[in-house]
Amino acid sequence: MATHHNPLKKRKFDRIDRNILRILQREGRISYTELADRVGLSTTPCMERVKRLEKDGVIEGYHAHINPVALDYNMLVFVEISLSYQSPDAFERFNAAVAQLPYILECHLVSGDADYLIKARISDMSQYRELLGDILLTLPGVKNSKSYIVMEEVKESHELPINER
Amino acid sequence: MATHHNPLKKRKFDRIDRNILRILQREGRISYTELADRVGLSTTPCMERVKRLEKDGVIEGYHAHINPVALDYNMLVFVEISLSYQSPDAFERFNAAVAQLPYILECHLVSGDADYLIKARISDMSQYRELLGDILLTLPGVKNSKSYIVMEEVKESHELPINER
DNA sequence: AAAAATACAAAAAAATATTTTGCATTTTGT
DNA sequence: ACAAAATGCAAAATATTTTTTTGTATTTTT
Repeated sequence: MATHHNPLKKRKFDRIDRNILRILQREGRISYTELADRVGLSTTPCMERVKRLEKDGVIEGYHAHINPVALDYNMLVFVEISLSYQSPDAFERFNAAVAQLPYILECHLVSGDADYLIKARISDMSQYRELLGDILLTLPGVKNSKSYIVMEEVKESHELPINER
Repeated sequence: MATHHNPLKKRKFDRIDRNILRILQREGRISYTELADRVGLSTTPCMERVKRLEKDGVIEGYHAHINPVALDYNMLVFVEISLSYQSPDAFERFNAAVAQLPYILECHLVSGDADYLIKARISDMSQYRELLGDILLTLPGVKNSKSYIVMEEVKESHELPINER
């Protein structure tokens, strides 16, 4: 099984590989027998292909997709953060802090004014204040932060489009 | 197997359920025997719990996590869209359009000036222009759009934090 | 053109998933 | 409080899948 951070080997995929990836993206717990059937192989070469895709870092893992509301994560919020200056270790400290905060699901360094964009799932307003507090405490050079509170999730997908060939 | 859109039943989870969810979130293809072992049950009740979590809409599915770069999705971009007005069907048309564009992974209606925030994975600048074109063509009332091109992905996680109990 | 590597399938062995059975505990209705 | 029903669990039996082994055809390399 692929754990994490395998060195990505760029290779060209044939139609079968693409089918495998497309199916596993949707049905991560499908059996190899069924998968093999669907892509028109016997189980052995099918499994070999999957194992190779894992080893090559193409498939990085498998995850159950849990309904956030079931766990009381009722709020989705994006926070845009501008830094007024960057001290040499600001970036390091920021990364470390972000890694520590599990409700921060994504954090990206974006172009423009060297800003960060954060995505967080939280349960309520009090945790939202906590989030902002964490951000402001951890980052000394925060110029300002702008929050986008999600009113409606129009689309949420983790499926990369994969062409037939 | 849980397909999609099961009616979510809110229940309280015990320690075992939480362990199951935590493990399946990280290792979506773990066997029931191993999972049962880890949470301290025999396979039968363990599988029953998983099946129930699926049926209750807590687990919405299982997905292979594919490295975007392996599929040549080298760009991650967020686009913020402000609408100058909302015609009655603008929302409908927008949703339909978003559903049609597979490289738009997320789209959220956010608070503030009734804006949208879109997350898209694309391969290059030409596809970025295509994306902007699609957005502007589909949405008649777009006041302006602001793009955040991701320079570095500091954190990308899909794991909701789940407390021990 | 031979040797090595690759891709596949079929069959066998090992492991896992699933069903069945039964017991103990908890919950529900009276 | 008591019986009936429901729930949660484990053990065993069965069905299915995973994984290994073996062999063959095709492609690639030397």
